[in-house]
Amino acid sequence: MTIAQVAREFQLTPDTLRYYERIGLLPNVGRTAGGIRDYSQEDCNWVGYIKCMRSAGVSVETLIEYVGLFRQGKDTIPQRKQLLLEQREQIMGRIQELNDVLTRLNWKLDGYEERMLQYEGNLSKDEGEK
Amino acid sequence: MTIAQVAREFQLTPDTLRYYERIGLLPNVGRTAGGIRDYSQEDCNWVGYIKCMRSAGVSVETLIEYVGLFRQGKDTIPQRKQLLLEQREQIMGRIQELNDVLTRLNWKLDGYEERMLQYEGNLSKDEGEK
DNA sequence: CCTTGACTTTGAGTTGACTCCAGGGTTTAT
DNA sequence: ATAAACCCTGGAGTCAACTCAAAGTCAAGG
Repeated sequence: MTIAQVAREFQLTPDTLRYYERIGLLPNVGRTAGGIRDYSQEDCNWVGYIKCMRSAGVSVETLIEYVGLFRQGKDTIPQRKQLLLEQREQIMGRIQELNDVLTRLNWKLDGYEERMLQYEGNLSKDEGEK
Repeated sequence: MTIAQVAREFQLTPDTLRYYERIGLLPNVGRTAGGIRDYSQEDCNWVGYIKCMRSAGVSVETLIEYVGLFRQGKDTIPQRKQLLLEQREQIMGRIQELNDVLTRLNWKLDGYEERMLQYEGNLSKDEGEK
């Protein structure tokens, strides 16, 4: 797979993919004889994983740490699991936070609902009944 | 209320409060005779609102738009409501997204659970039975 | 063979949201 | 009345995460 194909598939830009590779987040991407990137299925899986975690706000730095552990082999399984558990905690906290904001927003919207009815009421007084 | 008190109450820094004022997100903060900021109750309510929305990822730009509409009076009620509805959509979408990631993460963690049991099994073979 | 368009690298630039600093004014406690 | 602690402004610096540019290379169609 070329860089453009991968970018299209995962809704990223080629620049972002090169950036990920440069900072060590997506290492060892293969090349053709001419030096052009050729993404394997495994590379694509990593891209999908990165994309997913990034979308949840996991930092690039944390992801680099994770792939680093992964590349050190199975001895790092406990650490990796620990990292994932921490990420899960963070994401759950984030969801909680968003739900709180949502509650407040709904409450505020109720207020607008009332004010709009009032406004429409005035409208009908000014224009409707005539 | 002084800037330091407001900052402490809302877990922000004085610099951030001054920044918000500078960019027009928190306008018309009163001053003492000596030129020192003196936050009113209403100012504080705005700070709370801003803090809340920022915590949900609503951009500073969007918030500026909202306060701008607010300051134009009640004619902008429909627009403001519209803005809030859009924000709510975004936040709900974000929660959905996070839940999806959470599902995937749990699935991945199950895999680690298995691998760790296996690993511990090997441990007991290597060391435990001796 | 030549053009066209996608690819390469390195390095610099951008964006959003702060965060810090220098140089100075104000308030408060001793 | 003077030091300590806080406040002011304007502008520069920082950080994460991209994003773009310049100058050159590679592959496919005519």
